[in-house]
Amino acid sequence: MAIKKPSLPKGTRDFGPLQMARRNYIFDIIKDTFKLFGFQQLETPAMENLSTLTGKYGDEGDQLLFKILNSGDYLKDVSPQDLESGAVATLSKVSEKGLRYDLTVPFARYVVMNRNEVTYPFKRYQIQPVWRADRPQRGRYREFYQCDADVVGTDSLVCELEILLMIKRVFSKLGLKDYSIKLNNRKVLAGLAEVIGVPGRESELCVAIDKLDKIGWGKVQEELVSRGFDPKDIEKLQPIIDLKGSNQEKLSFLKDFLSSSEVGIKGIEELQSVLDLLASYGSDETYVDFDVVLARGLSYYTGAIFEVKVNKVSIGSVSGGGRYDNLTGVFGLEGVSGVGFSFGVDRIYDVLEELDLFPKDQLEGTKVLVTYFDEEGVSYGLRVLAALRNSGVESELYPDLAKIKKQFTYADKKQIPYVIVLGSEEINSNKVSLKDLKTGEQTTLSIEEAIQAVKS
RNA sequence: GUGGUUGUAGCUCAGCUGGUUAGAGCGCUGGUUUGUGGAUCCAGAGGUCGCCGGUUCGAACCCGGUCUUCCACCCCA
Repeated sequence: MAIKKPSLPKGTRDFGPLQMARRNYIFDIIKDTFKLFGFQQLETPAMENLSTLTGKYGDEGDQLLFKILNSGDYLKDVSPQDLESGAVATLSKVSEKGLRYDLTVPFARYVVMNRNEVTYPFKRYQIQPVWRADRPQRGRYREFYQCDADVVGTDSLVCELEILLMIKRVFSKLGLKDYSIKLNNRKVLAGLAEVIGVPGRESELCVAIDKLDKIGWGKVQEELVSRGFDPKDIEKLQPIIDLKGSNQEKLSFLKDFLSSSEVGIKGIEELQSVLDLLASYGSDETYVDFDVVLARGLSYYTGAIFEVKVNKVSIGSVSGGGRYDNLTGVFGLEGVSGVGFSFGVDRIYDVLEELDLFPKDQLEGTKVLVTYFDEEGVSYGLRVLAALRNSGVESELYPDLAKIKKQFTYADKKQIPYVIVLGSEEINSNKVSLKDLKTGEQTTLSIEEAIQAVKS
């Protein structure tokens, strides 16, 4: 019997104790922020009915969905003709469930199913893993966590404001100082398409323009031409590509540039309102960057769109989101507007690691290790252990009777700061020897004194 | 999904144009010290060279397939 070495599925990872400590550090800051802003937690199942998921993310998205094979004889409904007509035709007969691809669609499904129970505006946050059958790369995994906060049931731009504020708070708590929150509005992009004479084709326009900082204006023009855009129309975009300056300067330029487009002007007004709200709140436009060429692929966005990039690191965007006027429409509930965004914890982790921004003392666990020499020490040690724990000191007793050196090595490896040593001297005098492993100082104290010393 | 790349000890990596028993550093275990860790010194354990097949007298090295890693495209957190 050959024993196979165990391995993980492509694009998935284990998280060891150190990694978990660091991940929880990030999770806690995000969770804290969501709660501070009045969001309530929601969890949904890892798997959804395939019919809930398909068709929401475009053709590309459908390909990236993980499908779950039906239980039992999953071939029982499949005919030879099905197999001949290919994978797509067979799929619905062998699989009716899939792993969630993001948190927004399950949220929309939840809202629709509970439309009469939820109070609007409904502010919820959700922190759960999602799965995508993508090719893994740096900062791109097949299983990763998203931390979503969305509001549905209101058109108020205060929601957009709050998203900016939450991003600022989280990044400031994480110690990130060099980043930018790119902000744009789908209506502005629609306006651009109108103004250059290709109304309704902003989606195509976006996909190409979005690559501007990556491949440059020249290549973007080539791509637009190959997508069937007229070079004369493309040329009209030149002033947009060259656009520089403060948010206000860019806005006032576009107000003029888009003056013939009703929807474009609406977009500019919305952006202006959000920035005004930011000022009213007492915050400012630091880190906020109105970026006319920010497009983002997701087709359901209709208003504001956000994306956060940390500068000078090799990771893509760490957060993104936007407003979608009719997300629940596909599930039969019309007229519910929503806006939301998501933090990518796994990418934030990679960024913090690359910038060495994790706090140094993360592996905080046990504070005191109780060590001893013989059986007599075990029973005395358990008494000491109970006293420590009753006083709220994280502590443990070395479970095996072992050489004191081995017990010390254990403490050292686990970065336990204090060791209590119990030998016949300590037991007879009803005391403990407390050693500070950092300084090497050791003193003999009563149990109570030792607890006080450790706590201070 | 398309193209490329990587895989040798727990970790980071050597290994000359295919040639006998595959090496180093770190880590690990034990000892120096049978009441004291992190330093030094000494000793030791540990490898189906990702997996399967092929070429060859002979393969870690060449060829094919497969899995994995990372990268570009696509897309995205």
